[in-house]
Amino acid sequence: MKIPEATVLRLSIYSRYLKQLWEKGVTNVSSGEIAEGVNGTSAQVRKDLAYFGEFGTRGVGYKVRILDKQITEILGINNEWEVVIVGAGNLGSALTHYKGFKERRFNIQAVFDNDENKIGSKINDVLVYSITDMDNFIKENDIQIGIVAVPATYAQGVVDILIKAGIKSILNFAPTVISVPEHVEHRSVDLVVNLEVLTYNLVNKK
Amino acid sequence: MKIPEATVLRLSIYSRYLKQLWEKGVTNVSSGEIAEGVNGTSAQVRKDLAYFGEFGTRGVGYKVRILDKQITEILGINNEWEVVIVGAGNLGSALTHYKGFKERRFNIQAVFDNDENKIGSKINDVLVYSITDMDNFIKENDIQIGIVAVPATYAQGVVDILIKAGIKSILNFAPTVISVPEHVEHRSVDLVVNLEVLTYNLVNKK
DNA sequence: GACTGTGAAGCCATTCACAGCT
DNA sequence: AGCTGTGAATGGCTTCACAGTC
Repeated sequence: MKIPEATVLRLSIYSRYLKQLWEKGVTNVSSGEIAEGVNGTSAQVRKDLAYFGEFGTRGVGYKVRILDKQITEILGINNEWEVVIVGAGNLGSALTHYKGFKERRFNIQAVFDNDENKIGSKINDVLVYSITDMDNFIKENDIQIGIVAVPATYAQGVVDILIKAGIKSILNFAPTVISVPEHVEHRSVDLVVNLEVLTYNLVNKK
Repeated sequence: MKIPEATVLRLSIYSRYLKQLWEKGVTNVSSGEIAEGVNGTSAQVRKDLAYFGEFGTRGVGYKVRILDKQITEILGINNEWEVVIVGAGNLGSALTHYKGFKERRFNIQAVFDNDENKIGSKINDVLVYSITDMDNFIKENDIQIGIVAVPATYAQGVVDILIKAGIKSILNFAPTVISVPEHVEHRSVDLVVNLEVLTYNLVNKK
């Protein structure tokens, strides 16, 4: 069955919220309570979950721990993922430090850059390699995800190397549209575009 | 008329692409060419633009410069916007260095943090202030946009201060759902959620 | 009584296909 | 002939409302 992308996105948010609840000692939860926690609606929570099975009990609700485990499995984050970051500039460095990745079991295995002064140094205990080593590293360490944090002009070149090396997914932070073949998954996080949607809404005070 | 959010998002991307074309010396462009440049379809480009007026010439196409000017105006980025960043950690620091903001005339006027060691220092020529000064600063300098780059646990607290100070829009990077009143615009950029959509698609090899 | 699961309805966005202009 | 602008058709997502279960 075709699952809306928006549903997948929300599942990730539900999962994080459920973890929070569990840490607070909450063991049972209703779709309405989840909805409240994530600024959604109870019908949507139920519909999102219903795509994948029946995880709750009618009249009762959901068990926090079990539901989170189910979602975690759906999202494919019950096991670990090996990640590399391309670009050791400010953004690449910040992403390498970002604690949220390790918490969700995304392991940053290497950073790549073309700046001689950075190669060989460490960022948050992760070694910085030359871009020329990237192809080899990805193949030898079975890296599945590449995060692109280089200037727009270099982005497509970097992406091409990642793809040739057999990467499966790309998360692009460069402010440009990148081209990837069918079989490679990719998403772009565009900081300026996000700001410009805000200004649009301000100017056209919706 | 109600404009799809996806349309606004794409307008920002068209604008960047048009600027690129102009710098390459291209003066005229068709909807098909724009579509190719941004991985879209020509019908969608035309429909997106048609929401706002008739900017092209039938049988001919669009004038690059003029079209970009129109889009720029629609997005409200023909004038400058004053921005503050909350959080002087790795992410806040990277955002303060980010060149893409200034290029699009978003001016970062201040960074706020609660770490005594950071207050008074400069990040990329921008002064770091105490969070306790934030309310005042926003009011006195007529700041319209606040970027939140603090840990999840502090995010809502920071957001509340921003709102009380009269901020109009918030771009949130904290990995948590934030609550804001109706009249304040906000968007969240969630790094982990983006990665988890990738893993979902890998595991469920769509 | 409370809450889930779900078909149906409603709403929104994208794509189609063609009339209209140059 | 080439390309825009746009109503109509399609497809996809969200909301509604209620039957089913505890």
